[in-house]
Amino acid sequence: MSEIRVTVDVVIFTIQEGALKVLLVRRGIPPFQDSWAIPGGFVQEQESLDDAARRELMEETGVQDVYLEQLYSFGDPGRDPRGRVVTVAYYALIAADRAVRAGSDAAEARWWAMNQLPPLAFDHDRILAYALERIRNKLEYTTVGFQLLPEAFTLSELQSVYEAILGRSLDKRNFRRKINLLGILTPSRQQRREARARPAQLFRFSADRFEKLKDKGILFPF
Amino acid sequence: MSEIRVTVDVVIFTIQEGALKVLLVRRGIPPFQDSWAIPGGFVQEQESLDDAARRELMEETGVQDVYLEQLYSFGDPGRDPRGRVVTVAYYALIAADRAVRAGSDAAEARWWAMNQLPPLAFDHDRILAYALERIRNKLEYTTVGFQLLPEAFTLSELQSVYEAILGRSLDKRNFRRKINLLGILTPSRQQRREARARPAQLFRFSADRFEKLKDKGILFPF
DNA sequence: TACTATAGTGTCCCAGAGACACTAACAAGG
DNA sequence: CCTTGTTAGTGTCTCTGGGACACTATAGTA
Repeated sequence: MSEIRVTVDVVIFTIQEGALKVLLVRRGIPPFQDSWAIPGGFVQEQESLDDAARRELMEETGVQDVYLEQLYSFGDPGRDPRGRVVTVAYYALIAADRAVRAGSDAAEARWWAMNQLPPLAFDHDRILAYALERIRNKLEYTTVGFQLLPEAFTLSELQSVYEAILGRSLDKRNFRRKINLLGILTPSRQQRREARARPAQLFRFSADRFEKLKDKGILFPF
Repeated sequence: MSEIRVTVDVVIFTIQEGALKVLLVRRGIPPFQDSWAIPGGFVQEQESLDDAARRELMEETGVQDVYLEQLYSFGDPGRDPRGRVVTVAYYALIAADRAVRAGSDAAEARWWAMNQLPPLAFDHDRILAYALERIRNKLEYTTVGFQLLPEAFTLSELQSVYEAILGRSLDKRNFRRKINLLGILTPSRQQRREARARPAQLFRFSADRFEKLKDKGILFPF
Protein backbone atom coordinates (compact mmCIF):
# COMPACT_ATOMS: atom_id res chain seq x y z
CA MET A 1 0.00 0.00 0.00
CA SER A 2 1.56 3.28 0.92
CA GLU A 3 5.09 2.17 1.49
CA ILE A 4 7.66 4.35 -0.21
CA ARG A 5 11.39 4.07 -0.48
CA VAL A 6 13.11 6.80 1.51
CA THR A 7 16.65 7.96 0.84
CA VAL A 8 18.90 10.66 2.19
CA ASP A 9 21.07 12.69 -0.15
CA VAL A 10 23.90 14.71 1.33
CA VAL A 11 25.25 17.77 -0.42
CA ILE A 12 28.83 17.94 0.83
CA PHE A 13 30.50 21.33 0.55
CA THR A 14 34.07 22.34 1.06
CA ILE A 15 36.39 25.16 0.09
CA GLN A 16 39.26 24.45 -2.28
CA GLU A 17 41.43 26.91 -4.14
CA GLY A 18 39.23 29.75 -3.01
CA ALA A 19 36.12 28.22 -4.54
CA LEU A 20 33.06 26.53 -3.10
CA LYS A 21 33.11 22.90 -4.15
CA VAL A 22 30.69 20.02 -3.86
CA LEU A 23 31.33 16.29 -3.80
CA LEU A 24 29.61 14.30 -6.55
CA VAL A 25 29.74 10.60 -7.44
CA ARG A 26 29.55 9.11 -10.89
CA ARG A 27 26.68 6.68 -11.40
CA GLY A 28 27.84 3.30 -12.63
CA ILE A 29 24.42 1.90 -13.47
CA PRO A 30 21.21 3.09 -15.14
CA PRO A 31 19.23 5.24 -14.86
CA PHE A 32 21.43 8.23 -15.55
CA GLN A 33 24.45 5.99 -16.04
CA ASP A 34 27.69 8.00 -16.18
CA SER A 35 25.90 11.11 -14.91
CA TRP A 36 27.05 12.71 -11.71
CA ALA A 37 24.90 12.59 -8.61
CA ILE A 38 24.74 13.79 -5.04
CA PRO A 39 25.88 10.97 -2.75
CA GLY A 40 23.05 9.28 -0.89
CA GLY A 41 21.42 6.02 0.02
CA PHE A 42 18.47 4.34 1.62
CA VAL A 43 17.41 5.04 5.17
CA GLN A 44 17.85 1.89 7.22
CA GLU A 45 15.10 0.43 9.35
CA GLN A 46 16.56 1.45 12.70
CA GLU A 47 18.30 4.73 12.08
CA SER A 48 17.02 8.28 12.25
CA LEU A 49 17.19 10.57 9.24
CA ASP A 50 20.08 12.45 10.82
CA ASP A 51 21.91 9.21 11.49
CA ALA A 52 21.41 8.10 7.92
CA ALA A 53 22.85 11.37 6.67
CA ARG A 54 25.83 11.04 9.02
CA ARG A 55 26.41 7.49 7.83
CA GLU A 56 26.36 8.53 4.18
CA LEU A 57 28.78 11.32 4.93
CA MET A 58 31.09 8.93 6.73
CA GLU A 59 30.97 6.40 3.89
CA GLU A 60 31.76 9.01 1.26
CA THR A 61 34.39 11.09 2.98
CA GLY A 62 35.46 9.32 6.14
CA VAL A 63 34.82 12.40 8.25
CA GLN A 64 32.68 12.77 11.34
CA ASP A 65 31.59 15.61 13.59
CA VAL A 66 31.04 18.16 10.87
CA TYR A 67 28.25 20.62 10.35
CA LEU A 68 25.20 18.78 9.02
CA GLU A 69 21.73 20.18 8.52
CA GLN A 70 18.52 18.96 6.93
CA LEU A 71 17.66 20.90 3.81
CA TYR A 72 14.37 19.88 2.24
CA SER A 73 12.49 16.78 1.13
CA PHE A 74 11.88 16.03 -2.52
CA GLY A 75 9.23 13.52 -3.46
CA ASP A 76 7.66 14.15 -6.81
CA PRO A 77 6.39 10.93 -8.35
CA GLY A 78 8.57 10.29 -11.36
CA ARG A 79 11.70 11.90 -9.98
CA ASP A 80 13.22 8.42 -10.06
CA PRO A 81 12.21 6.36 -13.11
CA ARG A 82 12.58 3.13 -11.14
CA GLY A 83 9.70 3.93 -8.82
CA ARG A 84 8.53 6.07 -5.99
CA VAL A 85 11.41 7.46 -3.96
CA VAL A 86 11.25 10.29 -1.46
CA THR A 87 14.60 11.80 -0.60
CA VAL A 88 15.39 13.87 2.45
CA ALA A 89 18.21 16.17 1.41
CA TYR A 90 20.92 17.32 3.83
CA TYR A 91 23.95 19.49 3.42
CA ALA A 92 27.28 19.23 5.18
CA LEU A 93 30.24 21.57 5.54
CA ILE A 94 33.73 20.13 5.73
CA ALA A 95 36.76 22.12 6.79
CA ALA A 96 39.32 22.64 4.05
CA ASP A 97 42.00 20.63 5.86
CA ARG A 98 39.77 17.57 6.44
CA ALA A 99 38.37 17.14 2.95
CA VAL A 100 41.08 14.79 1.82
CA ARG A 101 39.46 11.56 0.84
CA ALA A 102 36.81 11.64 -1.83
CA GLY A 103 35.07 8.32 -2.20
CA SER A 104 35.82 5.27 -0.08
CA ASP A 105 34.13 2.65 -2.20
CA ALA A 106 34.87 1.81 -5.79
CA ALA A 107 32.62 4.51 -7.22
CA GLU A 108 34.32 7.43 -8.84
CA ALA A 109 33.94 10.61 -6.82
CA ARG A 110 35.35 14.08 -7.14
CA TRP A 111 34.95 17.67 -6.08
CA TRP A 112 33.24 20.06 -8.47
CA ALA A 113 33.24 23.84 -8.34
CA MET A 114 29.70 25.10 -7.85
CA ASN A 115 29.97 27.39 -10.85
CA GLN A 116 31.16 24.62 -13.19
CA LEU A 117 28.88 21.68 -12.58
CA PRO A 118 28.46 18.68 -14.87
CA PRO A 119 25.01 17.42 -15.94
CA LEU A 120 23.34 15.88 -12.92
CA ALA A 121 21.15 12.81 -12.41
CA PHE A 122 17.53 12.89 -11.26
CA ASP A 123 16.41 16.26 -9.85
CA HIS A 124 19.80 16.82 -8.26
CA ASP A 125 20.25 20.18 -9.95
CA ARG A 126 17.28 21.47 -7.98
CA ILE A 127 18.67 20.09 -4.75
CA LEU A 128 22.03 21.68 -5.37
CA ALA A 129 20.50 25.04 -6.22
CA TYR A 130 18.48 24.93 -3.05
CA ALA A 131 21.52 23.99 -0.97
CA LEU A 132 23.46 26.92 -2.36
CA GLU A 133 20.62 29.29 -1.58
CA ARG A 134 20.39 27.95 1.97
CA ILE A 135 24.07 28.27 2.76
CA ARG A 136 24.16 31.78 1.33
CA ASN A 137 21.31 32.82 3.57
CA LYS A 138 22.71 31.08 6.63
CA LEU A 139 26.04 32.74 6.10
CA GLU A 140 24.43 36.07 6.82
CA TYR A 141 22.96 35.36 10.21
CA THR A 142 24.88 32.40 11.59
CA THR A 143 28.46 31.27 11.92
CA VAL A 144 28.39 28.40 9.42
CA GLY A 145 31.26 30.05 7.57
CA PHE A 146 33.67 29.03 10.30
CA GLN A 147 32.83 25.37 9.71
CA LEU A 148 34.72 25.46 6.43
CA LEU A 149 38.03 26.49 7.96
CA PRO A 150 40.63 24.68 10.04
CA GLU A 151 40.77 25.43 13.73
CA ALA A 152 43.22 28.28 13.28
CA PHE A 153 42.81 30.65 10.37
CA THR A 154 43.58 34.18 9.25
CA LEU A 155 41.04 36.90 8.67
CA SER A 156 41.86 36.89 4.99
CA GLU A 157 41.09 33.20 4.80
CA LEU A 158 37.77 33.75 6.55
CA GLN A 159 36.92 36.53 4.17
CA SER A 160 37.71 34.42 1.15
CA VAL A 161 35.33 31.73 2.42
CA TYR A 162 32.57 34.32 2.54
CA GLU A 163 33.44 35.56 -0.90
CA ALA A 164 33.51 32.05 -2.36
CA ILE A 165 30.04 31.27 -1.03
CA LEU A 166 28.41 34.58 -1.76
CA GLY A 167 30.02 34.80 -5.16
CA ARG A 168 31.09 38.42 -4.79
CA SER A 169 33.98 40.28 -3.26
CA LEU A 170 33.68 42.00 0.10
CA ASP A 171 35.35 45.11 1.47
CA LYS A 172 38.24 44.15 3.70
CA ARG A 173 37.79 46.84 6.32
CA ASN A 174 34.03 46.47 6.59
CA PHE A 175 34.38 42.72 6.87
CA ARG A 176 36.91 42.96 9.68
CA ARG A 177 34.86 45.52 11.52
CA LYS A 178 31.87 43.21 11.57
CA ILE A 179 33.88 40.23 12.72
CA ASN A 180 35.45 42.30 15.46
CA LEU A 181 32.06 43.58 16.58
CA LEU A 182 30.84 40.03 17.07
CA GLY A 183 33.77 39.35 19.37
CA ILE A 184 33.75 35.62 18.69
CA LEU A 185 37.35 35.29 17.58
CA THR A 186 40.27 34.85 19.93
CA PRO A 187 43.69 35.64 18.54
CA SER A 188 46.14 32.79 18.61
CA ARG A 189 49.70 33.46 19.63
CA GLN A 190 50.94 32.26 16.29
CA GLN A 191 51.13 33.76 12.89
CA ARG A 192 50.92 32.27 9.44
CA ARG A 193 53.83 33.20 7.23
CA GLU A 194 53.29 32.92 3.52
CA ALA A 195 56.16 33.27 1.14
CA ARG A 196 57.15 36.77 0.19
CA ALA A 197 54.55 38.66 2.25
CA ARG A 198 53.72 40.00 5.66
CA PRO A 199 52.72 37.25 8.14
CA ALA A 200 49.09 37.14 9.23
CA GLN A 201 47.66 36.76 12.70
CA LEU A 202 45.93 33.44 13.37
CA PHE A 203 42.56 33.30 15.13
CA ARG A 204 40.32 30.66 16.61
CA PHE A 205 36.57 30.56 16.80
CA SER A 206 35.63 30.90 20.46
CA ALA A 207 32.52 28.81 20.87
CA ASP A 208 31.97 29.87 24.48
CA ARG A 209 31.55 33.53 23.66
CA PHE A 210 29.35 32.53 20.78
CA GLU A 211 27.06 30.55 23.08
CA LYS A 212 26.69 33.48 25.44
CA LEU A 213 25.59 35.72 22.63
CA LYS A 214 23.20 33.10 21.30
CA ASP A 215 21.59 32.68 24.71
CA LYS A 216 20.87 36.37 24.73
CA GLY A 217 19.07 35.98 21.42
CA ILE A 218 21.62 37.94 19.48
CA LEU A 219 21.89 36.83 15.90
CA PHE A 220 24.75 37.36 13.54
CA PRO A 221 24.39 39.80 10.71
CA PHE A 222 27.06 39.70 8.07
CA MET B 1 13.44 -4.09 2.82
CA SER B 2 13.86 -0.38 3.04
CA GLU B 3 10.29 0.64 2.48
CA ILE B 4 8.98 3.15 4.94
CA ARG B 5 5.56 4.64 5.41
CA VAL B 6 5.55 8.32 4.51
CA THR B 7 2.97 10.77 5.78
CA VAL B 8 2.43 14.48 5.51
CA ASP B 9 1.32 16.48 8.54
CA VAL B 10 -0.04 19.96 7.99
CA VAL B 11 0.12 22.59 10.69
CA ILE B 12 -2.82 24.86 9.86
CA PHE B 13 -2.64 28.35 11.31
CA THR B 14 -5.24 31.06 11.43
CA ILE B 15 -5.96 34.18 13.43
CA GLN B 16 -9.01 34.26 15.68
CA GLU B 17 -9.85 36.76 18.38
CA GLY B 18 -6.48 38.37 17.99
CA ALA B 19 -4.64 35.14 18.72
CA LEU B 20 -2.66 32.72 16.58
CA LYS B 21 -4.56 29.44 16.46
CA VAL B 22 -3.80 26.00 15.10
CA LEU B 23 -6.18 23.27 13.95
CA LEU B 24 -5.85 19.96 15.80
CA VAL B 25 -7.82 16.73 15.52
CA ARG B 26 -8.68 14.34 18.33
CA ARG B 27 -7.41 10.82 17.85
CA GLY B 28 -10.13 8.23 18.10
CA ILE B 29 -7.89 5.17 18.16
CA PRO B 30 -4.64 4.08 19.84
CA PRO B 31 -1.88 4.96 20.08
CA PHE B 32 -2.38 8.27 21.84
CA GLN B 33 -6.16 7.73 21.87
CA ASP B 34 -8.01 10.93 22.85
CA SER B 35 -4.86 12.99 22.46
CA TRP B 36 -4.82 15.86 20.00
CA ALA B 37 -2.74 15.66 16.85
CA ILE B 38 -1.73 17.66 13.80
CA PRO B 39 -3.91 16.61 10.86
CA GLY B 40 -2.11 14.42 8.37
CA GLY B 41 -2.18 11.24 6.37
CA PHE B 42 -0.30 8.93 4.07
CA VAL B 43 1.24 10.08 0.84
CA GLN B 44 -0.49 8.34 -2.04
CA GLU B 45 1.36 6.46 -4.72
CA GLN B 46 0.86 9.04 -7.46
CA GLU B 47 0.88 12.39 -5.73
CA SER B 48 3.73 14.74 -4.91
CA LEU B 49 4.45 15.75 -1.34
CA ASP B 50 2.97 19.18 -2.01
CA ASP B 51 -0.15 17.61 -3.49
CA ALA B 52 -0.53 15.37 -0.49
CA ALA B 53 -0.31 18.36 1.80
CA ARG B 54 -2.87 20.25 -0.27
CA ARG B 55 -5.19 17.27 -0.19
CA GLU B 56 -4.95 16.98 3.58
CA LEU B 57 -5.64 20.67 3.95
CA MET B 58 -8.68 20.37 1.69
CA GLU B 59 -10.01 17.39 3.61
CA GLU B 60 -9.65 19.08 6.95
CA THR B 61 -10.79 22.58 6.18
CA GLY B 62 -12.35 22.61 2.73
CA VAL B 63 -10.12 25.48 1.63
CA GLN B 64 -7.82 25.70 -1.37
CA ASP B 65 -5.32 28.18 -2.71
CA VAL B 66 -3.83 29.17 0.59
CA TYR B 67 -0.23 29.69 1.61
CA LEU B 68 1.42 26.31 2.04
CA GLU B 69 5.08 25.60 2.67
CA GLN B 70 7.16 22.56 3.53
CA LEU B 71 8.58 22.77 7.03
CA TYR B 72 10.83 19.87 7.90
CA SER B 73 10.89 16.07 7.87
CA PHE B 74 10.74 14.04 11.05
CA GLY B 75 11.75 10.42 10.96
CA ASP B 76 13.17 9.14 14.21
CA PRO B 77 12.59 5.41 14.57
CA GLY B 78 10.14 5.02 17.42
CA ARG B 79 8.31 8.29 16.85
CA ASP B 80 5.29 6.13 15.99
CA PRO B 81 4.93 3.03 18.17
CA ARG B 82 3.21 1.16 15.32
CA GLY B 83 6.28 1.16 13.12
CA ARG B 84 8.57 3.20 11.00
CA VAL B 85 6.89 6.36 9.76
CA VAL B 86 8.62 9.37 8.24
CA THR B 87 6.49 12.49 8.17
CA VAL B 88 7.06 15.50 5.97
CA ALA B 89 5.62 18.44 7.89
CA TYR B 90 4.02 21.43 6.18
CA TYR B 91 2.38 24.54 7.47
CA ALA B 92 -0.49 26.51 6.00
CA LEU B 93 -1.90 29.96 6.63
CA ILE B 94 -5.63 30.52 6.29
CA ALA B 95 -7.23 33.94 6.16
CA ALA B 96 -9.42 34.74 9.12
CA ASP B 97 -12.59 34.95 7.04
CA ARG B 98 -12.07 31.57 5.35
CA ALA B 99 -11.33 29.47 8.40
CA VAL B 100 -14.93 28.50 8.96
CA ARG B 101 -15.17 24.76 8.80
CA ALA B 102 -13.04 22.74 11.13
CA GLY B 103 -13.16 19.06 10.31
CA SER B 104 -15.10 17.56 7.45
CA ASP B 105 -15.08 13.96 8.50
CA ALA B 106 -16.41 12.53 11.70
CA ALA B 107 -13.26 13.20 13.70
CA GLU B 108 -13.47 15.91 16.28
CA ALA B 109 -11.43 18.95 15.28
CA ARG B 110 -11.01 22.39 16.78
CA TRP B 111 -8.84 25.46 16.83
CA TRP B 112 -6.39 25.87 19.70
CA ALA B 113 -4.56 28.99 20.73
CA MET B 114 -0.80 28.46 20.35
CA ASN B 115 -0.18 29.55 23.92
CA GLN B 116 -2.76 27.13 25.40
CA LEU B 117 -2.13 23.82 23.72
CA PRO B 118 -3.40 20.44 24.94
CA PRO B 119 -1.11 17.41 25.29
CA LEU B 120 -0.15 16.26 21.82
CA ALA B 121 0.31 12.85 20.22
CA PHE B 122 3.61 11.51 18.85
CA ASP B 123 6.32 14.17 18.45
CA HIS B 124 3.78 16.75 17.39
CA ASP B 125 4.85 19.21 20.05
CA ARG B 126 8.24 19.43 18.34
CA ILE B 127 6.62 19.96 14.97
CA LEU B 128 4.40 22.71 16.31
CA ALA B 129 7.30 24.45 18.03
CA TYR B 130 9.26 24.36 14.82
CA ALA B 131 6.33 25.70 12.81
CA LEU B 132 5.95 28.61 15.20
CA GLU B 133 9.63 29.41 14.94
CA ARG B 134 9.46 29.31 11.15
CA ILE B 135 6.47 31.59 10.81
CA ARG B 136 7.98 34.06 13.26
CA ASN B 137 11.14 34.24 11.21
CA LYS B 138 9.32 34.42 7.89
CA LEU B 139 7.17 37.24 9.18
CA GLU B 140 10.25 39.41 9.39
CA TYR B 141 11.47 39.14 5.83
CA THR B 142 8.47 38.09 3.78
CA THR B 143 4.83 39.02 3.45
CA VAL B 144 3.30 35.86 4.89
CA GLY B 145 1.46 38.02 7.41
CA PHE B 146 -0.90 39.19 4.71
CA GLN B 147 -2.00 35.61 4.06
CA LEU B 148 -3.86 35.58 7.36
CA LEU B 149 -6.13 38.51 6.53
CA PRO B 150 -9.12 38.93 4.23
CA GLU B 151 -8.59 40.76 0.98
CA ALA B 152 -9.37 44.15 2.49
CA PHE B 153 -8.10 44.98 5.95
CA THR B 154 -7.15 47.88 8.16
CA LEU B 155 -3.66 48.69 9.33
CA SER B 156 -4.69 47.95 12.89
CA GLU B 157 -5.80 44.48 11.86
CA LEU B 158 -2.52 43.88 10.08
CA GLN B 159 -0.60 45.01 13.12
CA SER B 160 -2.57 42.72 15.41
CA VAL B 161 -1.67 39.77 13.16
CA TYR B 162 1.99 40.58 13.60
CA GLU B 163 1.54 40.96 17.33
CA ALA B 164 -0.32 37.68 17.63
CA ILE B 165 2.42 35.75 15.84
CA LEU B 166 5.38 37.45 17.43
CA GLY B 167 3.83 37.36 20.86
CA ARG B 168 4.66 40.95 21.70
CA SER B 169 3.17 44.36 21.07
CA LEU B 170 4.53 46.66 18.38
CA ASP B 171 4.67 50.42 18.19
CA LYS B 172 1.86 51.73 16.02
CA ARG B 173 3.78 54.52 14.34
CA ASN B 174 6.90 52.49 13.64
CA PHE B 175 4.81 49.67 12.25
CA ARG B 176 2.92 51.97 9.87
CA ARG B 177 6.11 53.65 8.77
CA LYS B 178 7.61 50.31 7.76
CA ILE B 179 4.51 49.20 5.90
CA ASN B 180 4.37 52.51 4.07
CA LEU B 181 8.02 52.28 3.13
CA LEU B 182 7.42 48.92 1.46
CA GLY B 183 4.73 50.49 -0.67
CA ILE B 184 2.86 47.24 -1.18
CA LEU B 185 -0.52 48.37 0.08
CA THR B 186 -3.09 50.16 -2.03
CA PRO B 187 -5.81 52.02 -0.16
CA SER B 188 -9.32 50.90 -0.89
CA ARG B 189 -12.02 53.49 -1.30
CA GLN B 190 -13.97 52.04 1.58
CA GLN B 191 -13.66 52.29 5.29
CA ARG B 192 -14.46 49.88 8.05
CA ARG B 193 -16.71 51.35 10.71
CA GLU B 194 -16.64 49.68 14.07
CA ALA B 195 -19.15 50.60 16.70
CA ARG B 196 -18.38 53.61 18.82
CA ALA B 197 -15.07 54.60 17.21
CA ARG B 198 -13.47 56.36 14.30
CA PRO B 199 -13.74 54.43 10.99
CA ALA B 200 -10.54 52.93 9.59
CA GLN B 201 -9.20 53.02 6.08
CA LEU B 202 -9.24 49.69 4.26
CA PHE B 203 -6.23 48.50 2.26
CA ARG B 204 -5.44 45.71 -0.17
CA PHE B 205 -2.20 43.87 -0.69
CA SER B 206 -0.93 44.81 -4.13
CA ALA B 207 0.82 41.74 -5.45
CA ASP B 208 2.11 43.46 -8.58
CA ARG B 209 4.19 46.00 -6.72
CA PHE B 210 5.39 43.23 -4.48
CA GLU B 211 6.59 41.21 -7.45
CA LYS B 212 8.52 44.15 -8.84
CA LEU B 213 10.35 44.59 -5.58
CA LYS B 214 11.05 40.88 -5.34
CA ASP B 215 12.50 40.80 -8.84
CA LYS B 216 14.93 43.48 -7.80
CA GLY B 217 16.08 41.28 -4.97
CA ILE B 218 14.65 43.50 -2.30
CA LEU B 219 13.61 41.58 0.76
CA PHE B 220 11.22 42.65 3.43
CA PRO B 221 12.53 43.55 6.84
CA PHE B 222 9.96 43.96 9.60
C1' DT C 1 -22.52 68.12 24.63
C1' DA C 2 -19.51 65.33 27.08
C1' DC C 3 -17.42 60.85 27.21
C1' DT C 4 -15.31 56.80 25.19
C1' DA C 5 -12.96 54.22 21.80
C1' DT C 6 -10.16 53.59 17.95
C1' DA C 7 -7.56 55.89 13.81
C1' DG C 8 -3.94 58.43 12.35
C1' DT C 9 0.35 61.25 12.38
C1' DG C 10 6.27 63.25 13.00
C1' DT C 11 10.76 63.80 15.34
C1' DC C 12 14.91 62.61 17.57
C1' DC C 13 18.47 59.48 18.27
C1' DC C 14 21.32 55.51 17.79
C1' DA C 15 23.40 51.55 15.46
C1' DG C 16 24.76 48.96 11.49
C1' DA C 17 26.62 48.96 6.84
C1' DG C 18 28.69 50.68 2.59
C1' DA C 19 32.31 53.46 0.21
C1' DC C 20 36.90 54.63 0.28
C1' DA C 21 43.17 54.67 0.47
C1' DC C 22 47.09 54.35 2.78
C1' DT C 23 50.93 52.27 5.80
C1' DA C 24 53.30 47.89 7.71
C1' DA C 25 55.88 43.68 7.47
C1' DC C 26 57.93 40.19 5.27
C1' DA C 27 60.70 37.60 1.19
C1' DA C 28 63.31 37.50 -2.91
C1' DG C 29 66.35 39.18 -6.28
C1' DG C 30 69.50 42.36 -7.95
C1' DC D 1 71.60 46.53 1.36
C1' DC D 2 68.21 48.41 -1.30
C1' DT D 3 64.38 47.89 -4.33
C1' DT D 4 60.32 45.48 -5.55
C1' DG D 5 56.41 42.60 -4.95
C1' DT D 6 52.90 40.68 -2.06
C1' DT D 7 49.75 40.34 1.56
C1' DA D 8 48.27 42.30 6.39
C1' DG D 9 46.23 45.71 8.82
C1' DT D 10 43.85 50.10 10.01
C1' DG D 11 39.67 54.81 10.47
C1' DT D 12 36.23 58.12 8.85
C1' DC D 13 32.24 59.81 6.72
C1' DT D 14 27.72 59.20 5.44
C1' DC D 15 23.36 57.14 4.78
C1' DT D 16 19.62 54.35 6.12
C1' DG D 17 16.60 51.65 9.08
C1' DG D 18 14.60 51.07 13.48
C1' DG D 19 13.29 52.13 18.30
C1' DA D 20 11.27 55.36 21.67
C1' DC D 21 7.86 58.58 22.36
C1' DA D 22 2.40 61.70 22.71
C1' DC D 23 -0.98 64.08 20.78
C1' DT D 24 -5.03 65.14 17.58
C1' DA D 25 -9.09 63.36 14.69
C1' DT D 26 -13.43 61.13 14.03
C1' DA D 27 -16.92 58.46 15.02
C1' DG D 28 -20.80 56.49 18.34
C1' DT D 29 -23.37 56.70 22.52
C1' DA D 30 -25.25 58.32 26.79
